[in-house]
Amino acid sequence: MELRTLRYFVAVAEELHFGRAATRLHMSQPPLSRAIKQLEADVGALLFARSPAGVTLTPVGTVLLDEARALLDHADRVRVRVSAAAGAATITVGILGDGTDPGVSRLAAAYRRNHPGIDIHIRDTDLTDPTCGLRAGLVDVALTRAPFDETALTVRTLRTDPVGVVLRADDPLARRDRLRLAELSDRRWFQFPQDTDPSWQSYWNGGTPREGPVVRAVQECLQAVLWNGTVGLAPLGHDLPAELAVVPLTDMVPSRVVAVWNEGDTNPLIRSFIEIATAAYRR
Amino acid sequence: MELRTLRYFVAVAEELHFGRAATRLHMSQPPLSRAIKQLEADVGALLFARSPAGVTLTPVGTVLLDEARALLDHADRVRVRVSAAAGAATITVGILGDGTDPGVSRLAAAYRRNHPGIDIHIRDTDLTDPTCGLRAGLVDVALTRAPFDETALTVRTLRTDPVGVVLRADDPLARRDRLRLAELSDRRWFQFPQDTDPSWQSYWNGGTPREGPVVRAVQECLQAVLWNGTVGLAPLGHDLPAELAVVPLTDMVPSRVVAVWNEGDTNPLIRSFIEIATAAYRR
DNA sequence: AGCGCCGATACGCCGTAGGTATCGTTGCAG
DNA sequence: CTGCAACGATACCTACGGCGTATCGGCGCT
Repeated sequence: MELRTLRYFVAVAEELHFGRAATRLHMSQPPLSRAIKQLEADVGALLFARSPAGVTLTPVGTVLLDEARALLDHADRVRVRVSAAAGAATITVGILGDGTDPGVSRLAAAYRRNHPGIDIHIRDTDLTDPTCGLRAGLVDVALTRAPFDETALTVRTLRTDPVGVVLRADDPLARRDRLRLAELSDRRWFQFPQDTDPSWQSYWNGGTPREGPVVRAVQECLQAVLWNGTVGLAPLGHDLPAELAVVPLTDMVPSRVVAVWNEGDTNPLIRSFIEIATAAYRR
Repeated sequence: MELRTLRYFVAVAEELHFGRAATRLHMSQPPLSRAIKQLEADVGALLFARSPAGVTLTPVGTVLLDEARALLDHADRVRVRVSAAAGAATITVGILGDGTDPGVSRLAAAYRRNHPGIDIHIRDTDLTDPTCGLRAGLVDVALTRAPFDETALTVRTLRTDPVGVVLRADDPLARRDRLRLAELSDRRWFQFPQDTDPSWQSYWNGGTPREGPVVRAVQECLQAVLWNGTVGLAPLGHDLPAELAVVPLTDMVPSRVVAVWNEGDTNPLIRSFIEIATAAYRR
């Protein structure tokens, strides 16, 4: 009789419908049916009367529903009390550009739900530091993009995005539905400042050093495309102003959204953040 | 934060020693260490201060210890209340011979611990019915030995025992450390009564029909060996009177201790019994 | 009588819990 | 000061179980 199983049971008992309960639990119906059956074997009594007309709670099920709700509430209170005992703590999260992802806010919400007393400081950095201040000790964990120098860091991939090229909408190549890097070799490209991580710089240049304006932030990038006619690479799936177009690149290794933290960091809050991030990006 | 994890935590907190706690939990130390680490990530705080001098609870750990104990107690009470609501029920268990196994009493104890309100009726049967009255509708579940006619029954193997031959201690063959069936072909063997399950009868005759006295119970078997000089097969590992010896047989397929119930039986008490039996025999 | 709804079953995959072996640190003894 | 023993952490592997997809089966409704 684990808490997870009881949460399943409460969902079914409230919906009185396995399919809907499964949807609510973000799972499919068969494993839910099985879990309930196992719970019935565990407590030694039928909890639901299944009939084609519908699902009903048995008397024992009614009792368990009350008990399970109380127990789950109790468990929630345990979490709160332990968090309170842990006291006010802070973690600082570095984020690349102006929000690598729409998922970041979801993640922050999920984390705050798990650890209500913990302050989350977000440190938004420009594109010149792929570790978002982690190396400099300014943040505890970074949500960013690979690749970069990983020595003394631990990296977990959260998602991979195909990469496209950003062009002016009136660029002749902008109408193409896909492109290869070679077709852009005569263009001007972005540069990051001199001291930027080399593999990071190299990645966004498509593997070969390029000439072009120095940029530091996403907006600078886009402006450079608009005004200087340079090209730039960007992961697909972001909104762009109408004057810009993005064309998928077929021969570019996809961009990885990653979480990074210091190798050997034992802070449970950081570990927890990583786990929640992994789960949040899984769907 | 599942109940299982909290039980681990309480064990470590009480022992203040990972190795001893693991022993108490019937597991090994590494997965316990890992589980605690995951719990720490889950609640977002270190629970133990590990130092070579020993393990100590952190302040947060102290709080969680109280809370976890309370929650686990609550969970136990939930079980009790649900069992009470299920009311008095009875399951009847058929057992072969005079207790197939020393594990049976352990099993009954474990079952009673899980389902305090449930009466367990034990029906002890002789060797002539391998289903122990299940076919006749006299019991809900049987702890017995395979093989037998399994139509409309579901069988789960709990354990397998090598089989030996039972001989008088003064029998010339009794000194051998192992035997083959062929070396016993000129002997008299047991018979079960006419209407006994054929594959059951055949199994205990080593696959070929034999001549010999009809027996119904284990004691009759042993007496027949003593007084008639017949041979009989028996799973190894049982105590025998000093006048009898058992010699392992090399070419006999091992005997399986099984739990059997009616195919499609949906009674959760029976399902529960099966699960508890499986777990009880696992170690 | 046929179709549709819905829970149960079958089956394959993968994540994770648990096992064994080993390491790293630290305190202690010779 | 240099093994050595104790003990938790880590690495790696295996196996079981939880979840998904596909499908079945039973009852109700038109």
